[in-house]
Amino acid sequence: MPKPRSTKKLKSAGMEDGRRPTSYDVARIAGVSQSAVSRCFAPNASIAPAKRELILKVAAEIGYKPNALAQALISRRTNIVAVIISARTNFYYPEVLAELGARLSDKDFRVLLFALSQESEVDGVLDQIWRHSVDGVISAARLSPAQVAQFTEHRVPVVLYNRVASGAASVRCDSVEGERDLVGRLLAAGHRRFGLISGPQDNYVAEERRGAALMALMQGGVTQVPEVRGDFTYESGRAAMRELHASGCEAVVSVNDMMAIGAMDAARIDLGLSVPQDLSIVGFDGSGASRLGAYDLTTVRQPVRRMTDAAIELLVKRIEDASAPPEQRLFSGSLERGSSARIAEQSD
Amino acid sequence: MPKPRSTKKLKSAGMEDGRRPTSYDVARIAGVSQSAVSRCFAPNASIAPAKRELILKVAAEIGYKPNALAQALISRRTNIVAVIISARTNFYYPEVLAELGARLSDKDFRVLLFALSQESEVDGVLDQIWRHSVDGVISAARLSPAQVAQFTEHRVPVVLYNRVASGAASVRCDSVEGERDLVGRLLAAGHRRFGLISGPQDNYVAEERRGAALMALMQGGVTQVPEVRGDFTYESGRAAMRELHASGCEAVVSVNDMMAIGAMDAARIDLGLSVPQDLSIVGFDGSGASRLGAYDLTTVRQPVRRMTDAAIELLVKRIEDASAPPEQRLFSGSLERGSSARIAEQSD
DNA sequence: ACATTTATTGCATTCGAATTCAAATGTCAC
DNA sequence: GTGACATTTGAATTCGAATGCAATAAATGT
Repeated sequence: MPKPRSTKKLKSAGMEDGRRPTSYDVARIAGVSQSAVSRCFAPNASIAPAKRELILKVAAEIGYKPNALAQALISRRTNIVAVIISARTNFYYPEVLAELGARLSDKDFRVLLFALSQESEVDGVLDQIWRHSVDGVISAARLSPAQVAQFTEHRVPVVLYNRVASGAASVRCDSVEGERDLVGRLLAAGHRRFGLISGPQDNYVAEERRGAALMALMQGGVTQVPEVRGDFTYESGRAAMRELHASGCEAVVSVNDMMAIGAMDAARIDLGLSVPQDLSIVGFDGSGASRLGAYDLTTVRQPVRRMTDAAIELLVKRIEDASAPPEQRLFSGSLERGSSARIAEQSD
Repeated sequence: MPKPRSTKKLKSAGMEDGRRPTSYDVARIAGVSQSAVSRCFAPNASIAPAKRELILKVAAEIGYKPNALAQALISRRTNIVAVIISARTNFYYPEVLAELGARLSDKDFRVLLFALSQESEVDGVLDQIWRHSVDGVISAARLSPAQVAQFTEHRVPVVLYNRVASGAASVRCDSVEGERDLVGRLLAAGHRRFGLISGPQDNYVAEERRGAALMALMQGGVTQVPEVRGDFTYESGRAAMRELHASGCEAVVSVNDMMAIGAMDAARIDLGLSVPQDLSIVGFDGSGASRLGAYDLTTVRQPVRRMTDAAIELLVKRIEDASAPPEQRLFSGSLERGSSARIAEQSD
């Protein structure tokens, strides 16, 4: 049996009914107009200091806070940035999300998070993004040219994170340079029989790194490279290594850290090999797991902090000046010399 | 001289200025009233099927999407849930955030993310939450009684994740039971000289597990337990283990997985011990890293999926029926028998 | 045919803050 | 005291969709 709720009756009493106080409530109590109250919270508004004091006092007393929805509706500024991230990215890179969140909140932006489990969900996410009129978007998920075009149409600035698309701003870590360095040093250390653990074909980062690694190997004279595709997970890396072993390789390049770690476990536990004596393994990312003592992976670390800072800088610039051109920034990763591979000092 | 701005004129012409089309634009083109357009998108509204068709056709043609801000302002429903998570939690549990996000979006809620780097930021976050009139909140950060009270005042339902507070709904994993099981089995396997790696004193989860472990040890007759506090990180666990070693313990209980992993590396790499022959180490969480082959940690796995599902169920229930009482749910973790500890089949 | 119910429809108002405009007040110089 | 000017102020309008209400049209009953 539903007990009698009294919300209806209280409706007209104003504020007594537990509804949040509005600028009108403050105005009424302070004996001023609603405009005056509004001006107290605007940065460059013209208002007498004394009146301002009074209004702020009343506002504090009754606990008035401007309603973000109403502000956004009228001012066309939500102070919200949508962040699109694949669940997978977040899984390997919680750091990226944490940094983005922290920096955005420093700049007084809130984060509307869209964590995709599949890339196909992007269209639905974009729909929500338009409806919510966010001020900008940072996407660590792949966007098709048609999707990128929607951003221009809707006049919403977007910055891609570790992705590219013509006409869109982006921030990424240089895979080509990184893989060239890793492969170059492996070659310089004398490795000749390689194996490659690549990623999903529809993943931009995976394909870029794969291409870069193969290119570097070819330039070093290595043309036969057995390859197994994984899906970025530990398990897939471990399985891939078991498969690659048949080809008798002595140096394995994995397009990310997690699979490289899986490969190390396969080598040591499943195949009884010593790393790096029998087998050199290198990854890419410099994710937290690569630093664990049991792995101490040789890898290329992405400068996450600098990249997220740049992403936000580019985004904010374009939010504040819609005519600013979309800029692309490329960062170099740093080679971390772990103990999972025998590599040379230089890639000669 | 009043500059000839054409907004006024275009207002009626509509849409030529690159602004998103509104329900008025659709109404004008379809030759109906704005109310009719609105009713097309409401679930139980009364509208003639033929007219509905027409309106939807026009809407699709000009790409009309209801503005979420305007809808929220008038209907007092944002369909947004705020998620408060400490950067640390997300770092060890990206899974939690991914699951919450996925389930919430299934239920047509968007996620406004607040990732704290310090617990002291909570007040600022709450302020933002009130301003944005979110429909509900899931908090994996500690809330003081005063903060919990604010939720009641503002009539915003909240569900705590792995935290408790009187008067607030919560979902958590049973630390007491889990630690009792772990410690019981370590005791049953003959361990007598224990060490404890605990966490920050201001962390609820850490203190609960610490208390539970000490209690279980005491009940088993072990009263002298050297203890070192860490901060949940790998490095702190590794350092703690080095420190504990002086006390000559042969079984180490860590209040989370990451520190347990650090402890394993300290034991093997820094101290030259074999795990689990010389030393048993157990953790708590069942986080991704605990499953890595090189560690294969003995731990208690939290049923993340069931917990997140429950959190959302409780939250949605309270969003839909404000009078629903705050419910508390406690889940049992499952003991994962890894190879990092010598434990008995049962905790006799 | 007429009364009565039911389903559609549009008008006008509402949500809460920002902003334009013009009126009101105050300041200063001469 | 007067005019020129800057500063405050409030009334009215705006953002875009939802909804109570009354009017209308259509369907049903007798």
